[in-house]
Amino acid sequence: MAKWLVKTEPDECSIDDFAHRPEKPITWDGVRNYQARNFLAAMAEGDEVFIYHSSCRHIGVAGVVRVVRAAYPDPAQFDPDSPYYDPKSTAEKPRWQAVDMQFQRKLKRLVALDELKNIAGLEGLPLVKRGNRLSVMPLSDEHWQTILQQQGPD
DNA sequence: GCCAACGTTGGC
DNA sequence: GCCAACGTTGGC
Repeated sequence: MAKWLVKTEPDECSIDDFAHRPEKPITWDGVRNYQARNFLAAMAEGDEVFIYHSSCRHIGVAGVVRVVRAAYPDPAQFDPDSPYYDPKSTAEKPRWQAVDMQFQRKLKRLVALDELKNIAGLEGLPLVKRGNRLSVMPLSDEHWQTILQQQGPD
C-alpha cells in the first residue's frame, strides 16, 4: 500500500470532521493543480493518507485516513455553483479527479511542521521545503514511519 | 495582515 | 514558446 499526505485547512475539512462520523466517507474534491491531481489519480483503495492541517493555528500532521474509493471525475468541476467549477471540463474529458476517504485514526498528538523541519530523514519531503505548495504528495515508507515515530511513546 | 514563492494565464 | 502580470498558497 502506498502512503500519501494531503493538506487541508481545518476550517474547511479537519481530521475531526472525519472522526466525528468515522463510517462516512468524505470526498476529497477541489484539487486544482495538475501535479497534485496526478498523485490523487495514483491513489489506490486501501492506501493510507496523512491529514495535514495548514493555514491555521496548529499546523502539522493530525491523523490518518484511508482511501475507500480510487480516483473518479471530481463532481465539483461540473457544478456551476461550486467554487471548484471548471467550465473547460466536460463529462467526456474531465480535467480533475476526486477520491473518497474515511477516518482511520488521529495521531496521539499533532506532529507540528516545526518538528518535521528538524527531523533527520525528511529532507526530501516536499512538505518541509520553503514555499512548497503541493497539496497532495507521496510519502516513502521511511517518511511515513519517521513521522509516526515523532508522536513519541504512549 | 503581510509577503515570498509558486503556478497559471495570455499577449506577443 | 517566452515571459510579465496576475492570483493563490501558506507560513509567519
